[in-house]
Amino acid sequence: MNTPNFKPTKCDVCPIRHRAVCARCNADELVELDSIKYYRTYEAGQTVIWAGDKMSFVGSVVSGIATLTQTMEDGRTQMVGLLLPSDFVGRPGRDGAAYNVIATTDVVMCCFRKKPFEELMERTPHIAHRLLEMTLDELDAAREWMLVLGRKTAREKIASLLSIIARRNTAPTPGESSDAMVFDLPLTREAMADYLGLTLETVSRQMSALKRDGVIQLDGKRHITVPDMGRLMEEAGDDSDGGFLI
Amino acid sequence: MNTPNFKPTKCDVCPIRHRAVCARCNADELVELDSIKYYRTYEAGQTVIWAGDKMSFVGSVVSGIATLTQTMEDGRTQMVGLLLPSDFVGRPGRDGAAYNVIATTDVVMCCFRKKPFEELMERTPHIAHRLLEMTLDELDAAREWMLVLGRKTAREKIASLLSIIARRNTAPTPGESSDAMVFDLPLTREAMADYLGLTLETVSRQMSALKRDGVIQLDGKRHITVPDMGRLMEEAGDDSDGGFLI
DNA sequence: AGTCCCAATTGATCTGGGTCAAAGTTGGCC
DNA sequence: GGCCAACTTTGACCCAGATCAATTGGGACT
Repeated sequence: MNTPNFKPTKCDVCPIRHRAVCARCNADELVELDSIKYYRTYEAGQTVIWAGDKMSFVGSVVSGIATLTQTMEDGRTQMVGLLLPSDFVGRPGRDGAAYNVIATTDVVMCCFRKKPFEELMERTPHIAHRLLEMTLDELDAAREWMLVLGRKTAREKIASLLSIIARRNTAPTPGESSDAMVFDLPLTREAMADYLGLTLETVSRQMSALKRDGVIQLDGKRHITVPDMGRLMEEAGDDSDGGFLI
Repeated sequence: MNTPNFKPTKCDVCPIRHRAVCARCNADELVELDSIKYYRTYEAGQTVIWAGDKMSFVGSVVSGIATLTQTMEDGRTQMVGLLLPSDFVGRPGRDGAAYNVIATTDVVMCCFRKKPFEELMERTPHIAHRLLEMTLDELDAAREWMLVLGRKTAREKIASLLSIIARRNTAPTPGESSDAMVFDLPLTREAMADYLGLTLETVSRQMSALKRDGVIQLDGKRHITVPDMGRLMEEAGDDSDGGFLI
């Protein structure tokens, strides 16, 4: 509920990561966008949006990590999406937010006021195309995740999550997929459990098991080395190199 | 692999159900579409598309029911979507199919050759808008389903599935949501199990339990009466009236 | 009416992951 | 440096749902 922090200049991070609109923007459009665009920062743990609240903007993550979660009234919660830099948030054409959006780390969002964004979308077909493309990717990811939630064992679930995060953490480097990989887990054990439909105890046990079996190395709680990505993906039960997934 | 069955006339079902493109079509566009549109029939049990195969069309279901499934190489399968009349199939801008599409009942599809459809989409912004809207609905449904798969008990899962099917089977009638409702299950116990991440035995047991407890009445294996939809939705653990969901 | 076949039910038993409980770690802050 | 709170690990036990195994039922054929 802070006052939005306006930046009347061209987005400095867009050329690399902020694909939502900007990757296909040209300078003219950015000038036009400036009056409806703003940045906003959220602290780790802060709720960006509550499910059901009116959303006055759409936007995308510039830096940091946020999660989409659903909660039942008895407290059971399920994470339904992970928002990494460049991911889009919000839904043109619908007022209420469908999920809780929670900042896991400090997050910078690039926001567009909803009304003018929708008008811009009407005038600019390629924005709708780009959004469609991104939404289809998210749909694929969600459906891939349904297989994880519905049919995989706890160990496979953990391995699946780790390989997704590892894959999103580095450039794809096609062909060369079974090299060592090092990254920091951006999630607590509880958040992992909420993503995987497990309890945090089970997550912890399976992480220990994967460590014991040499599939991963743990340095502290969060810093992870995967000596062999191929092995990890086998553990995940992935048949192919699994193109999409969050 | 039959030869597509051309119908150079205006789609006779579109005004009611075939929303994918036609709901917002006017006569002019339909005339244009005729050269790229065709109908095709699939028998119950037939595979419409295998995951990974090249898809030469997009389209939508006119009548009948099909399922989207993913399979692991050891045979575990998870249904990731249910295609009811008016639902869209395929992905403009991507060649390979991501999932198996299987006809559960006899299915009539209204197909558009992919290339010309994509070109048409370029020229006709409202098609992209409509597709975006539909894809966002599907994404919401998939995410709602992630909560079902990840956090609900077997009984709640069954109740969730029944209430979705019941809801899609009749006009919404807003306000009046706890009336008796009668419908035919379009799925076998096994298909239900694949949707819910359960075994077919558990599905059967929970169906029996819901029947014993008076939540549903069974007439034969498939014909179902729900005396009180409110009760069913309570059993499903849905807090609200649950706007979306497939 | 009989029989064949497949869907569905029901029972008995087993087990992966949940639950409850108690230590152990780690990083932030004074 | 030491303390505190939050996060994590580990152990013991239990139960919902899986697995294995018979039956049962019902519709489509002769």
